Amino acid sequence: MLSPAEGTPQAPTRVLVIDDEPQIVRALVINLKARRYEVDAAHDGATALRLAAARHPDVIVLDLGLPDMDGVEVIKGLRGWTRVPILVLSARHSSDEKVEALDAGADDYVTKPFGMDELLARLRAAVRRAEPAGGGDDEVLVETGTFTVDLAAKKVNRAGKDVRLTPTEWHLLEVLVRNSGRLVSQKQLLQEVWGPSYGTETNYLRVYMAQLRRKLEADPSHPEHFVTEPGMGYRFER
Amino acid sequence: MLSPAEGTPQAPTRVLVIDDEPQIVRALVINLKARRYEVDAAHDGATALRLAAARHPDVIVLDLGLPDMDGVEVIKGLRGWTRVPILVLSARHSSDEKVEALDAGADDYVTKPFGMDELLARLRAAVRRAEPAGGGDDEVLVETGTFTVDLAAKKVNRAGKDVRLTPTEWHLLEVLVRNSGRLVSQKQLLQEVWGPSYGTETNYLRVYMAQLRRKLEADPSHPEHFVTEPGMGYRFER
DNA sequence: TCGCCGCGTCAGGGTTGCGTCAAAGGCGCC
DNA sequence: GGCGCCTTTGACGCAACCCTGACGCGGCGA
Repeated sequence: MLSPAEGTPQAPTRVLVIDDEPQIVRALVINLKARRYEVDAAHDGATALRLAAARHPDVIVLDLGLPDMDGVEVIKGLRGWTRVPILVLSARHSSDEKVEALDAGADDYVTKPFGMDELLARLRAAVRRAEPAGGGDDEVLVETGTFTVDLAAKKVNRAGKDVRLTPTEWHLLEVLVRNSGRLVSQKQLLQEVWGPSYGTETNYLRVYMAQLRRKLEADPSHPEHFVTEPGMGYRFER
Repeated sequence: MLSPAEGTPQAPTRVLVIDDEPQIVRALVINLKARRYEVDAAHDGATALRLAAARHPDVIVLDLGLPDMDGVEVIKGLRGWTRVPILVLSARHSSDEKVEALDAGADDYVTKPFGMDELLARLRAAVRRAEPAGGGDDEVLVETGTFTVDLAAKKVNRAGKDVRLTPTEWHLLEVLVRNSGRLVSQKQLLQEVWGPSYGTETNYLRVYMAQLRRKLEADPSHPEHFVTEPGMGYRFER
């Protein structure tokens, strides 16, 4: 696993490294950048707090032994306004110190010397669990002049009232809306809604498209949003 | 800090301990119970997965060396349906093993022998960050015209009197309320309430939804808040 | 101008899914 | 060991949904 995020392309993960030992910072920066993280670095607590506020990192790696302030104070300073994951580095193996840092708000505690593989794995774990629970709740609200589709809640609202759709109606609507503005062929619609073994039963489409128009179009006989492309398919226009 | 939660009174934190060494289980159970955690224990992976589904712990402590299955498989089995924090215990110090467990979905990795103070601190950290982001859009109190749900206290009040719910009823209500306004599919409800191996037993839903409506709706035969979306799922509307 | 094809509309019938009730099984508690 | 509550399971009636066939209309080509 090279990149911090697998699968869908997305904004790179931003890491803030806080340590006063140049060689450690260098090693971390090199390893992180090689894995496509964006990295900022700070050598003291004051800079760290400023950078955290300015750059809004997705995860923070914090060495407790800083020249200007106590590491725990840095944690508390961060926790006052953010829940960003904090991964603590420390040369101290003492149990008390670990407990203090963790209870102050740190998410993990790694003692030096540490293995780079392990640190990176802990970093991935910290970033992963900070991700929002929902898979992709992007663009869930689609509005037209006469109605609104909420893809996440599976709701359609028209003139302040929720419209009741049957499962098949909703499924068809969902496919069309997710391809908003694009032409969707009859075959594709049939296969997505009725299953891969369908493809020619265009009468299904005619019936259900009529139901959608009757429930959602201002004038069902002159559809504005569910447009027929004769011989090809249908298109949803907002 | 004796109790796991400071400040507001709330439901106790539930921990699932998975280890095949009796003395470790005993030590953990004693220490956790002394700190007001609710503790379940399992000695093998199969029991662990079953208990996790049945009891819905707030955090899991998992020893990788189990008699019946690989610890990483247990992690994957859990991650298939839940994001509950998993704290891994292991006698193996190897970096590869740590990386594998963390990338499989573990939240933390502690090598044996471990200090009890440190383990408890890591446990607190895991539970803390799993808590819903305070001040955000999630509310602890959800009110409707006829009743009030207190998600933190696990209580439902109607006309000034607390309504008595069975564990399953409460669990179902909780899933619906946490997705307030959104449609929740029958499969998702079944898996969240009855466990990942369920998904088709919709008769359970029919029975328990009827119980909830009888206890909470003003007119159970004409539900306003627990809405059926035929063929799709159920929706809670306030 | 005629005929054909594709689309929209409507109504009926088979089937599925939901709500309800009742009773048996399981588990913990007294 | 008995009791009570919770969960599970089955049966039944009813409403809603999905499929199907028939018909009318308009556009396009012959």
